Amino acid sequence: MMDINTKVSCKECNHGWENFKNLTEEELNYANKNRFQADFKPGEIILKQGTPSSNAVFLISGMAKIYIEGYDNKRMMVGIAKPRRLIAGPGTYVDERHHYSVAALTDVSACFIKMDVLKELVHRNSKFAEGWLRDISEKALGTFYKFLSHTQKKMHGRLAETLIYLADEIHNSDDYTMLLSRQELGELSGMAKESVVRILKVFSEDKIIEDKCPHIKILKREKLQMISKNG
Amino acid sequence: MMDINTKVSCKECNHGWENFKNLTEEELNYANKNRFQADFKPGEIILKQGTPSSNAVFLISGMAKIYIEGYDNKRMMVGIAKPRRLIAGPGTYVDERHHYSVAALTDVSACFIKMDVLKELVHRNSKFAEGWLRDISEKALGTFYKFLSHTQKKMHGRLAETLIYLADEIHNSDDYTMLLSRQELGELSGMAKESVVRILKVFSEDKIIEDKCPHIKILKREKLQMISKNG
DNA sequence: TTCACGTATTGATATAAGTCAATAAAGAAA
DNA sequence: TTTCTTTATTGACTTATATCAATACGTGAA
Repeated sequence: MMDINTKVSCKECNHGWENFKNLTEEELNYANKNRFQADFKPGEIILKQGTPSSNAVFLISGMAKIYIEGYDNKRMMVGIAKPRRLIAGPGTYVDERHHYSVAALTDVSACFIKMDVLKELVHRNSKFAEGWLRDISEKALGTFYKFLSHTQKKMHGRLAETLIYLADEIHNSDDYTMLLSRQELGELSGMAKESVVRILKVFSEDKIIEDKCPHIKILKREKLQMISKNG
Repeated sequence: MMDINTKVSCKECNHGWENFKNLTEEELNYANKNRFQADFKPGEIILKQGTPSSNAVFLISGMAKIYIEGYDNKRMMVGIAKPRRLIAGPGTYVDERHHYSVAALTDVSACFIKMDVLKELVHRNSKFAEGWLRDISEKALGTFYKFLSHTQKKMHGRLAETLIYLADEIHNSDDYTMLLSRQELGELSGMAKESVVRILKVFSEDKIIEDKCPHIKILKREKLQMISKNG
């Protein structure tokens, strides 16, 4: 499962965290020295909720799902991780535990950097600290609005929102191969898998999307956005 | 509404943000120089969603509700603000806008400190930056678990949770005067006001709480916790 | 190919929770 | 005090959504 092969250094890496740009060459080398790399197959768990958050994770390639294991064995998917984003979770500065799990959706190559090292860099470099503050803030804001949407929108609106999220944030296209099962789409949109199936059927019948099972194509984006907004 | 009376300095203040302890005397003076104070009556708005987040707010005394104005004029209450906590919101480092409103629940005395000043202090003092990271992280984690609870628990569980939250985090007692109307309790617990009334009645009938209208007394804490957990 | 297993789909049904409308109670103002 | 206004309560009803059960589909292993 884990394959320690340090091919590239952080300096040459194009998939790194934006905030690494705030580091000096020496600081970046320091991070790089404390980095190791591992590959995962679809379904494999990269981070497990409850374990010590001793490392930050960055995906070099592939996608992974971020989810909380909640009450009664129900899962809540928080979002989808992709390269160039820190995966650390808000536990880092609170109790040094992961508060969610991360599992590969595709083949994934990931870098692990010791959390102590990143925390040390926060001390040394205030630009880096500020960058991290910005990063956490963006994510917190995202969670906030997702919370609002789950609390106040009905199922149709939430699923429309999810389809748009996948198009805009994950695939950068209105025409994509669905990474997620109906079950997982439900976990991401806060509904039962059967509800996902039923609503997708309605969207298809109304020619708002085309759904050739693993392929999704958004046909009427405005209409989908309207459903997302008012639903 | 606003009364510019700078009575005490940050240095002598006992109600300040924990993170101010990380500042040197000189830095604290710098913050203090850029501070102003204002008083609010119950119902008055301290911060309005959508406005520029040019100032951080700290309550010196009193309580306020933090809420998002969502879709369809529905409100979602995020929590209750009390002294010793930063009220700034995750917008600070993203788009410099407030993403929620804050309104006084009681008489409130509040300090405003220019956000630019706090950001400047982040640059100067990495301990302070780290303290802020910790602060944001704690809040994000809180939001996370509230999100989970709203998504996965049923109404009884959510209301039980809210009653315990008010006892533990706000009043430090199982016997307290309810700050919130039924409507507001609903906004905080994610349900209609009528549902709040009905469930409170059930809790009363089951002798889990005593509800002499503005006064709430938790009689069977274990039972309430069980409902909160399994509900 | 056939089998086995997970996933998707569909329909029937149960349950949770919101909405509406009427009334009661509690405060605030005159 | 009386009146006015807001908030709380209650019951009847509607709607959203989950659950359960049966069946179909799809894919990899043998």
